[in-house]
Amino acid sequence: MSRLGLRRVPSLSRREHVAEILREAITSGRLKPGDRLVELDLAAELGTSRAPIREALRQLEQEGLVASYPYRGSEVLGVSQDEVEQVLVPIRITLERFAFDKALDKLTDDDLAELQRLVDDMLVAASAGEAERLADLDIRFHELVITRSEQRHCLQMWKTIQPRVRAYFRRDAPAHADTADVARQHQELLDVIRGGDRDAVLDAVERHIHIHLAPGGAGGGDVG
Amino acid sequence: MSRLGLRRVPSLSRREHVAEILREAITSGRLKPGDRLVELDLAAELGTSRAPIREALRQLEQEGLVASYPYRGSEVLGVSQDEVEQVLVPIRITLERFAFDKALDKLTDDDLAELQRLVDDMLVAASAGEAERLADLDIRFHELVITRSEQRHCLQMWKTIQPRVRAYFRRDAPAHADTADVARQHQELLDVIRGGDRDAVLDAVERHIHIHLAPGGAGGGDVG
DNA sequence: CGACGGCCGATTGTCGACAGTCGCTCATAT
DNA sequence: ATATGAGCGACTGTCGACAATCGGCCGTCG
Repeated sequence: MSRLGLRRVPSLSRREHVAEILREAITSGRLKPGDRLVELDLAAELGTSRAPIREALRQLEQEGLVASYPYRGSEVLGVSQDEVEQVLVPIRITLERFAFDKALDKLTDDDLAELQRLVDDMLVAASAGEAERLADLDIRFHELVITRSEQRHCLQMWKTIQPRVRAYFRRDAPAHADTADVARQHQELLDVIRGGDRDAVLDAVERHIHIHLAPGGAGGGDVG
Repeated sequence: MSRLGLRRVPSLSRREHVAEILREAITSGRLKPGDRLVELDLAAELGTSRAPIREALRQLEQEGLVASYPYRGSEVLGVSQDEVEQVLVPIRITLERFAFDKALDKLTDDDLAELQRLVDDMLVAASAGEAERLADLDIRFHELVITRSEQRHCLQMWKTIQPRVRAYFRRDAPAHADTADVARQHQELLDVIRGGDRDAVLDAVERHIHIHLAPGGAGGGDVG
């Protein structure tokens, strides 16, 4: 199917750069739900023309971070607790169960080593209290596995779900979970993956993602 | 949250128009997985500049119908049976269960009448053998309910899932289900909704969507 | 004969300018 | 007072031109 797409990405286009900046601003809460996004202002602020801004906005729209209305502009969207708990997280579980299953045979030793490195870094970040960095590592852990699954649609959907979930926990779920625990949970998940027991992995994935919502755990604070 | 967005959409922008054309071409199979999409060609063909084309492509990319690679263009994507059965359909069930639940209290008599009209039209389309029209009505039925649920994220995600599922059944699942059956199933679903028993509705929704995958039913041919 | 490296055509990425639409304000009329 | 509707900013939507990058072609060299 792919005459294209067999190569590594060369460097990030400006559109992607803009999208990243805006995504960060939104998930961090610097831009709040209801805030208006004016293309000309953003273009001036980021030193580009409106074209890349517009395309980035289209992308964020599909990621559910932004809504836009013809001739009337764009605004930042919020996410309700109901949607996170009853829709986004369950969907994430469906996605990741499938992706981890497919990835199991494909993970190389290099991949496993990389995953271990990410977990190690999580420990460092956790003890340094660097919540942002911890969340980034968390995302990279999951994204690496999903990428290896080679299921394009899974990866694509994960990328549209994940920012919303992250935005919710960063903005709206104040109390962060025990940061050291995040690292530990990923270590456990990685160990199960190494074990190679398929069903055990799928169960672990499900529990791993579900943990955020544990009522006892009081709204864990990371994203994966 | 919305200073914007309280109004009706005025008319379809050219970008949306382009997106529709391409979506139709892809889901119908006229454009096949692997086909290259050249912006300049599309612009010429549709009589616009490249700007709306590019934005439409970004949108289709997020809908999983197209993949694009920096400086190297876009191509039509395919969907595997595994992804449809294990990812897209289960996600659809999650989405619609939630949306139907939220919509139950909000559906007005007008809405119910409109739904009934859609089902009636399905019967007509079915007996006339108009599969395309039947699928359109099917989509509109579900989209109306999801819209009424007023869960933006549900609607947004549904819109990104649905084209892939439709593309799969149109292109890859040859044998269509009994068309009259599609209409009948929607009538049953609507009747359960009228009944107002919440749990019954959720069950009905799940079964309704799942029906496509029944091994006995041999890959039913509609999209919802 | 195969590897390397610089051109070249094709196509995407970006820009600045112009056209179109929306919501608001404010005069005007009832 | 309240409605009406023309005018006006402030934006978004679209366009055509230009810049940057990619992949392949082809000559050169080991």
